Amino acid sequence: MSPTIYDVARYAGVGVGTVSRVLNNSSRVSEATRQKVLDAIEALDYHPNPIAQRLSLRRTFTVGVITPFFTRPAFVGRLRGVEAALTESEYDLVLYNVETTDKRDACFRELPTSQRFDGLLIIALPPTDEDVAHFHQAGIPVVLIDAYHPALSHVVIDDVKGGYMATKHLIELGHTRIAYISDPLESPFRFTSSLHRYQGYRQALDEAGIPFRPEYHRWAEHGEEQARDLARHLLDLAEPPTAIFAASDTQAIGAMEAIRERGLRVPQDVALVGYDDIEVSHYLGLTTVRQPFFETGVKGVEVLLQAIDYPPGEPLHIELPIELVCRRSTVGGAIPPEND
Amino acid sequence: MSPTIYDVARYAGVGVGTVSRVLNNSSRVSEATRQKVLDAIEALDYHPNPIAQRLSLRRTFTVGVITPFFTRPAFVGRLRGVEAALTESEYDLVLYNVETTDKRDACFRELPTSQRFDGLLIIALPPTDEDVAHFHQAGIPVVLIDAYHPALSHVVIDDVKGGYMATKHLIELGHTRIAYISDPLESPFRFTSSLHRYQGYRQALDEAGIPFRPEYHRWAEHGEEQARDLARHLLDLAEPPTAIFAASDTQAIGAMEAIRERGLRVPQDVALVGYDDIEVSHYLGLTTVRQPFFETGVKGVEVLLQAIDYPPGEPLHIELPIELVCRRSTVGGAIPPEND
DNA sequence: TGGTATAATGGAAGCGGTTCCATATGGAAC
DNA sequence: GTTCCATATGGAACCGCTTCCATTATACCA
Repeated sequence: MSPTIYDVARYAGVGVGTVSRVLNNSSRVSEATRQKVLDAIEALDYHPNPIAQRLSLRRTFTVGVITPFFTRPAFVGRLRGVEAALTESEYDLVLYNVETTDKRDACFRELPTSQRFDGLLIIALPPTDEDVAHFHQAGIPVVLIDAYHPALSHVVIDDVKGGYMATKHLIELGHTRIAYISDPLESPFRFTSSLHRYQGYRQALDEAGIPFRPEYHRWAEHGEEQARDLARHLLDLAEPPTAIFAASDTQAIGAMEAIRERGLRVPQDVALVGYDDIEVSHYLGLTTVRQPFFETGVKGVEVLLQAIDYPPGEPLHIELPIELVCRRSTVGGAIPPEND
Repeated sequence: MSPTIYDVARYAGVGVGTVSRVLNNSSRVSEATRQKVLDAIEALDYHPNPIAQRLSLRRTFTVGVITPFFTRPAFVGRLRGVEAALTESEYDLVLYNVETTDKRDACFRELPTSQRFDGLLIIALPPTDEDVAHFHQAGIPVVLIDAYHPALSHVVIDDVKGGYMATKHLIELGHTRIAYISDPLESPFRFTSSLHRYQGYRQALDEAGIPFRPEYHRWAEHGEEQARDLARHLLDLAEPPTAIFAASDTQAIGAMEAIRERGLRVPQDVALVGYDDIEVSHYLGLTTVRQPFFETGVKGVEVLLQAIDYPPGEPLHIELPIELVCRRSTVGGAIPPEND
């Protein structure tokens, strides 16, 4: 059995209150007794029981993190920031990976009222009004990362702007036949990124007076392979696009494969822009819209921990900057197989 | 304030013991009172406080999971299995991502004695004897996934065999100039996979009477880009290899890039075998040694939960099967850019 | 009818902390 | 020498459960 605070108190010849005070280096304790207690702790190799602390303090010191498909770079990247920030704090991170809407709904329903968390962090999964009402009723702070709801604090990027930036970049390079490939604009998970980037894409086209061609927008389930197929269809069009904007780098890489298959060159024959700036993008020379995954996760934790200690009157809206990163897939030399 | 068991007891007109019995549907409770209690629970929207349960039961119902670089497919894949299995259980999963040896050492030192976990799951990070002594002293069950220590239960694959299988496959295809690219065989994280696969590689060469050429083994930090550089060096040799075995699919993909750059064909000019069978490998037509990431994670959880309830006398050694998956990078048609 | 085994139930004690309150101590002020 | 206050300290009560033990109610049998 591990020693308890009573063992320490007895060993040090003091009361448990005093030991507790030393542990929380609070209130005044005389230097002499403090040292006696510290010696006892050392001698007994005492570690306070966090469960008992949590019960007594009525705080769980635990944050629940709900993320979809955490194998995908965009999600695991944010999770990495969340983990790093939480490790710096005194909070534990309990992880939930959501790969079905059933599990998402179960998480949304059960976790807030489970009394296991001081706060909840939700990545990329927008809750319904009903969900949010449930969160509020449970009285638990919830922060969204890369998702939006008017009544919840959230840390986001401006995907409309990102789509706009990517498309505008292609337009400025002289392209007018610009395709967009993405996830379905509406999905059971209610992911919004593909839709918002689409809106930015449309906006940039409109602004440049380029008519939108429905056949230039293709979508499929997320994935490199699916994107490759989409790109193949685009290249098979009677009038194929000269540029493709993909809603994620993963999909851009799929498109790149399709372009290569055809023996076409990037960017000379088809220019390519992705989104996310995942690790391999730098190395593939992929022009992309960089979003700060890690920082988004860190910021989400900051907002949540702040909300736990000082509930904000109004939900916070935090937007992190994105950045167009120009690489070989739109400007400069060709990329493999033609590069040197 | 959330209602407590006392509120439920009062509302139902019974004692707290009875409510507790209903909650744990244990001991005999008359059908009538059970119903009264259930009604009260319903009416008050009562949820038992798990912290109080944990304190009373002196179990945390929490498992700590320590994984290195959880953005890498091999680790996140196992973590996914761990998460899925833990979700099925009544245990929470508290995550620690290790990207420095300092953090690893801090986790190994502090988590076992923190009294926060009923068990610890460690992915791919072999502990030292000293670490293990510390675990035992703390009296906490620890299960290793994809790592080995004689005194700890572990779930592994046979990497020596995997390296052997991959190499033998290339030998059977007639190759004799077979290179191996990998992480450094020794790393501060003490990862063993590159080393074991190397041993299998050497074994297969020996068995076939093919002399080992030191210049055919190159290593660098893990990563696609680093592997591409390694492969470039190999291809620059006076007598370049006709086949490359990479210690991971990520590295094989890097090698594939290097081969393409040179305008060489896979597999005609250079055959390629990877390891892991990550998601894109299927799609890239990469021959590889498949290891069951998800299942490994699930199994690790099973072993740990079992060990928590019934400490095994001897540590369990569990080995999951691996499988050579033959694809276009060694057999059959060429792969991009030459494929159709 | 009384005795006894059995089922159902209430409630105190305990899990291991924190914190409030009461008390002890020592010195300063008068 | 007494009073008073600040500081240090001990310990009970409490956080919200589980469980053991004692008690009561019920049923069965002789």
